[in-house]
Amino acid sequence: MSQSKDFLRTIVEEDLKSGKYKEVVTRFPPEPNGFPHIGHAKSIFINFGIASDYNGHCNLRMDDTNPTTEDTIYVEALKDAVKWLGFDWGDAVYFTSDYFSKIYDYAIQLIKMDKAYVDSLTEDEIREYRGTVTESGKRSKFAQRSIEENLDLFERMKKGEFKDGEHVLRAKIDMSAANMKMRDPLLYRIRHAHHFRAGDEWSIYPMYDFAHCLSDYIEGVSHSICTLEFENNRDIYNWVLDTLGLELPRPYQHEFARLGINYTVMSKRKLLELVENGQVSGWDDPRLPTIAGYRRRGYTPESILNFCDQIGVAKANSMVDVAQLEFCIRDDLNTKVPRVLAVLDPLKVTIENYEGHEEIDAPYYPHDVPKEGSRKLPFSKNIYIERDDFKENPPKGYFRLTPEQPVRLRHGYIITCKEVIKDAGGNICEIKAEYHPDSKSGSDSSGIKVKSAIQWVSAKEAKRVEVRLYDRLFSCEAPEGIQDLNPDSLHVIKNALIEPAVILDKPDERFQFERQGYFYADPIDYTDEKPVFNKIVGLKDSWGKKTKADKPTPEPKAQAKKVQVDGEVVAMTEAEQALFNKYTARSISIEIANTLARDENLSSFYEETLSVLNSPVSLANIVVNEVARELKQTQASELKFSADQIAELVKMVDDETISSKIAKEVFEEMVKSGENPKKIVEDKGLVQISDPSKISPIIDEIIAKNPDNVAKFKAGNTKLLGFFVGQVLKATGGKANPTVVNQLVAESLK
RNA sequence: UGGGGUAUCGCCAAGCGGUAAGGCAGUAGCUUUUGGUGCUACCAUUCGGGGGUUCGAAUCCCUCUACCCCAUCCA
Repeated sequence: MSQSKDFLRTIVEEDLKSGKYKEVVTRFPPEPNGFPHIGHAKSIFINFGIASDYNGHCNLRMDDTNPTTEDTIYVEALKDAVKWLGFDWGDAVYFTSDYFSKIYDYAIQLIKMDKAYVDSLTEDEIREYRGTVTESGKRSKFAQRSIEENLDLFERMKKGEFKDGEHVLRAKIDMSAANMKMRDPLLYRIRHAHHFRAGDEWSIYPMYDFAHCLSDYIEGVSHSICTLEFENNRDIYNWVLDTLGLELPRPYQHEFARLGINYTVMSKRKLLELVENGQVSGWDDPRLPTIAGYRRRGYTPESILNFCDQIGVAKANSMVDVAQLEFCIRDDLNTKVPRVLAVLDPLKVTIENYEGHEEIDAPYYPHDVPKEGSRKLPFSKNIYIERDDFKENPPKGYFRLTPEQPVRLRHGYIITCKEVIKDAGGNICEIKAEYHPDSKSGSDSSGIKVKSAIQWVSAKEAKRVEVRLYDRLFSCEAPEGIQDLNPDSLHVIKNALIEPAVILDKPDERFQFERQGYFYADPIDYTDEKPVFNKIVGLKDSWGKKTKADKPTPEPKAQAKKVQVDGEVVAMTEAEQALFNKYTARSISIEIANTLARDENLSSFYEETLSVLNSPVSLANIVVNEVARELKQTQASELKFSADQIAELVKMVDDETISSKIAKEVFEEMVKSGENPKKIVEDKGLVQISDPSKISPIIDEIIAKNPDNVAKFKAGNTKLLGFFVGQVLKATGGKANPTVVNQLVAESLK
């Protein structure tokens, strides 16, 4: 788990501490209309993770309010995904459809409160009446229906007396709300459709905005965590729960940024499109970011979980680099998986001076993986190596086999190239080589130095396998659609060769094919007769990177710093201008005068303080910088502190009774308690310490405690002055006069 | 254009007035019979821009800019 906690956990902790909830209850509430992807994994990780961190629990709930898109195969996929990731949802999976009758009752209640009405506008009319982001909407004439009529109509909607679209139930909120979502949102629509679970019992179905908050409430959820696009829906969430006057505790919604990964798409719509158009083999295509896809590809749940942990949770929209995910799977598999030898693109090598046959004992794990196990590696005159591991004209820095450079066969002997055989087209088709009998791995006395050891297989014993190599599905970082598909995302090698132990002994399902990557025995297509391996991820390849980078090196790096154009500032009204002039005449800075003049609340508050204390500049500063913050959230009349008190506070700063730092602290206290500043200062003993003889000993102590930083400071890191000042202030509870401290510290450190 | 959000290294991301965490990526070196792993070092004088308040600002105030979400009888 990460060391610093995220904003959600911070909220949860505060709520627990304040006693808002006795227990944390979260939920993972997908709509069963598609296969879950790694974005769902993030949500699962957050919801189940928070629940377990705080000894609460997390419900798995299918949000099945739309019968036309949902299906039971998706609920199975969702359950599989959660289970595979290792989370436990307890006794039962919950379904919103189980709450349909309760939700219906709540709707009745709303109608009876005259907070909901049956609207009979057409779909187009509803849209039209809603208005736009800049124009307010207008309410339907049907909103005036009587409670009785609404009750009657709604019941008949339920009974199925009307056709789809004839009526809807809407909340009566505000058709001119700035938040579009609050313009009388729909609560229920008529849908004569078969529900995969509720069957044909209902002909009306609740909308997300009505069902979700109530389902959360019914289940006793404390923290309803969803993604950012629901921010606007939070107002409805609260409206429904508050209007119904539900008993506390009730849930609150919190939003985080959904996961984006480059070179892939994450929206259900786009994923579905790929599946339906046959661009991929199915929801579990190993190139897809679905859980089923990663699973089939060979990713482990641990790697996905670790990825979710590494990327964190925040509210900033972001696009995570796939490299982060790839790191997680490599990191996990590195310590778990046996290493074997496989040749994907075979080149025949005949070792002319070797006769007979032998079996080399080779460990499955490298020296740095503390696991036991080994297998026999058959060796003979005829072997295959990777075509890439021989170069007739090697580039600089090439470590593998060349006509001049010998190479070691991993776990075996060193060989030297004697002759290169080519076909009619000039392609290399065979290498004639010699081996060095005294160079066997583990008992090498040949004294030959090689630069690398390469994988190989014995021709006779090697098994033929199919290997599927996957590349990113899309060729650009932020793909829009199928036009961005990478045409080479799948490369199938039908005749790769692998050492026999992998097939015969089956030491694992996942392997590292040495020097190539991690591979997974395909869980569906693999048979003993026709083994199939999926490439999970390649090894980090600093050589491949280097050779690739060597070609297109020149890259225009220096890009000019973007100039930012400033927008136009709204002009002041005449009255504001007059005020502004008055303020600047009192030698208030332009900036402060400007904000003061433009804000009526601030200026009137300021005038009030000024009538008590004649200190125009200090007062203006504190009003604009501190009081403004409070005035933003609270009406002037409801502020706990008064203009008089602010004046009093400023007076103490002006005559140096307290420092401005302390003034802020006192102000915070005034905001909370409305206590008199003088009294706060007295009660807490906040009077400023300016006497050097009292401060110096503290400075000496701090300096003695931080020899490293003293050295750094003396070496020229002048920023550290602030560190020492901070420490001294901390030691005195903020009471030391910072100006004096600054001087004294600077002197002491000289 | 109204409302709601968000901006800290190439990519994530801590930080909540007193020394700019960490991970990924990258670079260099050491180790290595995987050009893997491991280890070491380097990698933000600066936090979207500009002002202001303060002894001191990524953090507080003002302002501008950019991006995301909202006008489905989807969720």
